[in-house]
Amino acid sequence: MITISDIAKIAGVAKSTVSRFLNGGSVGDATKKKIERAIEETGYTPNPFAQSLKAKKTNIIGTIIPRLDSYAASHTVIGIDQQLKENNYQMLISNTSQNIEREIESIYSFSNQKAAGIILLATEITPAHEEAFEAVQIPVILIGQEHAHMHSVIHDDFHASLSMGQYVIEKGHRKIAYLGVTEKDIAVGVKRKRGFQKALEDCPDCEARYFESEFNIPAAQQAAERIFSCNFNPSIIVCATDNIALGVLKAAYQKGIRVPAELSVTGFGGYDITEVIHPGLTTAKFFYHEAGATAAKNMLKLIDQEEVEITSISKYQIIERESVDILV
Amino acid sequence: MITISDIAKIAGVAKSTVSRFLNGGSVGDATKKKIERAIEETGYTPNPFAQSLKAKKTNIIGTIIPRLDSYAASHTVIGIDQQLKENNYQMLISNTSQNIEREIESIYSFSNQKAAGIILLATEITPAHEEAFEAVQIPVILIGQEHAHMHSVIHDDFHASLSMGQYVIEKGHRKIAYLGVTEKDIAVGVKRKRGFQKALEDCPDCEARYFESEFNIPAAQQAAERIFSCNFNPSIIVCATDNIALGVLKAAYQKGIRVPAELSVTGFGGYDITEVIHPGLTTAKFFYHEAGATAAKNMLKLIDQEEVEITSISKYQIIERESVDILV
DNA sequence: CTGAAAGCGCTTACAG
DNA sequence: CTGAAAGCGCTTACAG
Repeated sequence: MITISDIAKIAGVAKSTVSRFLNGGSVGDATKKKIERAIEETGYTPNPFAQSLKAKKTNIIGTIIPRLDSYAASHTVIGIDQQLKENNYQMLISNTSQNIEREIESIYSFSNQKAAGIILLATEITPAHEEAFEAVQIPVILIGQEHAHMHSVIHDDFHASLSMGQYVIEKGHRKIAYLGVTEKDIAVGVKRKRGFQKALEDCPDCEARYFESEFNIPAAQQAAERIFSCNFNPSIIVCATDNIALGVLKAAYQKGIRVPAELSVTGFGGYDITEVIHPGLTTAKFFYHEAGATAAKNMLKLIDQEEVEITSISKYQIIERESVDILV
Repeated sequence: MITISDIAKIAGVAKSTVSRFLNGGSVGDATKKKIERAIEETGYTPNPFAQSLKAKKTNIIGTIIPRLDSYAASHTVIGIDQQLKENNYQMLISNTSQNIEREIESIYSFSNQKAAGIILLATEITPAHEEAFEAVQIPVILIGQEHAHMHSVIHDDFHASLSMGQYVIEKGHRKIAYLGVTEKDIAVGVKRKRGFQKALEDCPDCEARYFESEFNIPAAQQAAERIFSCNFNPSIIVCATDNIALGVLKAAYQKGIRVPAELSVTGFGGYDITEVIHPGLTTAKFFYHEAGATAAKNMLKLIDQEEVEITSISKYQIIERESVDILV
């Protein structure tokens, strides 16, 4: 194990000079050469623990995610990671397995590890979250959920859903089932529903019914079966996520309902798989990678005490595929 | 910021006593009480940098992954993470974006951060890898690829593929296309092919042809088109991964080839999506989560200087769904 | 069982 | 531009 003292000795200078060299301070040309040689020779690399202990700060950004095995989460994380890497920051992941308590713990734990900031892929912000963020006093960015006092990067759930609603109406659908999720989730549960409802306002002869599912595919299948058997007979099911749409598609196949001839389906997300399946799923694509990168950029600004808008809105794109029948 | 000295002062004891208390050393009952109270009062938690600086070791396990947006990778990582967490170790992820050089860098970087061990989700082990692992001198576990001198956890590629071959033959298929990947990838490219070939040995009237694809879906689509247009007309395409199978399915749909009536398809992996699509994909399921957990367990043993078998083999399971036609 | 002291590898004023 | 010294928060022999 070779330390800064070794380098100092080899180069024939003081430790403080080596440290200054390492941290970009002013060092004479001759000494610079000597130090460079010594470092080269030995392959020296500073001990990050000693650095952090003194400097009382790190280049670590803690990222808290509810789950790792989701398209949205993994692509967001990749976006964060890339951006951070480019700026010589390091991302540390805490996977909480959708356990809110673990989320809170992770906030304190990152703070304890002297993380320079925390990025939270948010589902629900509870008072305990607010309290924790208040307590740790380090920059925080939320992804996916808006908040009155905290910085966030969100997807444009409302407008994406408004556009999707308009698209569906434009294609001639009038009996529409909306399959959403709990309103505890503001972004997915509330805003997507509101956007859809807004679109309906301009369609007096539309008839819509609202149903609720969990996020996972089996739950969505069951929800679809409830819709099938409630004698509403919609021409389309607008689903609040791609996964829910996948569950609906599966339920339809199992019941022998042809998509889109007998039933149309749409999703939200733009997961890769929606393009691969048959029929391709019409969906509102969000840009997870980009949103992650934006969050990372904003975080670095926050760390540098720069101004950052409280809410950054990421864009969306309606992707037309084959799962929506054209009735007009 | 409250330190061990503060606790010592408040409790009226020496720092070393507090340290001993913290590390489970022998401390008198009365002092124990006082220290506990002081810690409680202040919410003290030790500075991990100072700890690591002194102790010269950490509870960090570095995990190097080629990509994060893959079913296999994310589930393996989740398995590692859970197991590590249970044992008070922390997982640090390095996502290399399939860049071999970054893999090598990550090895050195983890070593520099004093990681207690490194787990590598391996695709190809180059001499540079071997050199790096030699140099850093910390426990290493490979996942997914076997190695003569390094510890690894692998999937049972050979037997899974043998079983899959036998299954396909048993269902009456005789003209079989095998769509594999580069032999640089020993596990996927070589072993799965060998297992399949082994199964064929017991089928004298079988006719097999071998094709090659990349891992991604568009490449698999193109490969499928090559197979379609080479007038071999197999009754089945055995694909080396689920993703490749997905690409083949997509190509078949686009050409109007019905699955499984006109063409059967199988995969390897057991990704969740293979169950959701229609027809469901017959595949050899691997247990990524479990393999990750096994790797983590083995790593902890290695750290504790316990014996660990050089190669741990994870199991597999053939999952029958609808994508294989029964010809007998 | 407990404490004083040294030291881990670095950085940061402070002099010169 | 350069160096000596103090100190970051902890742990670890060593005495007692």
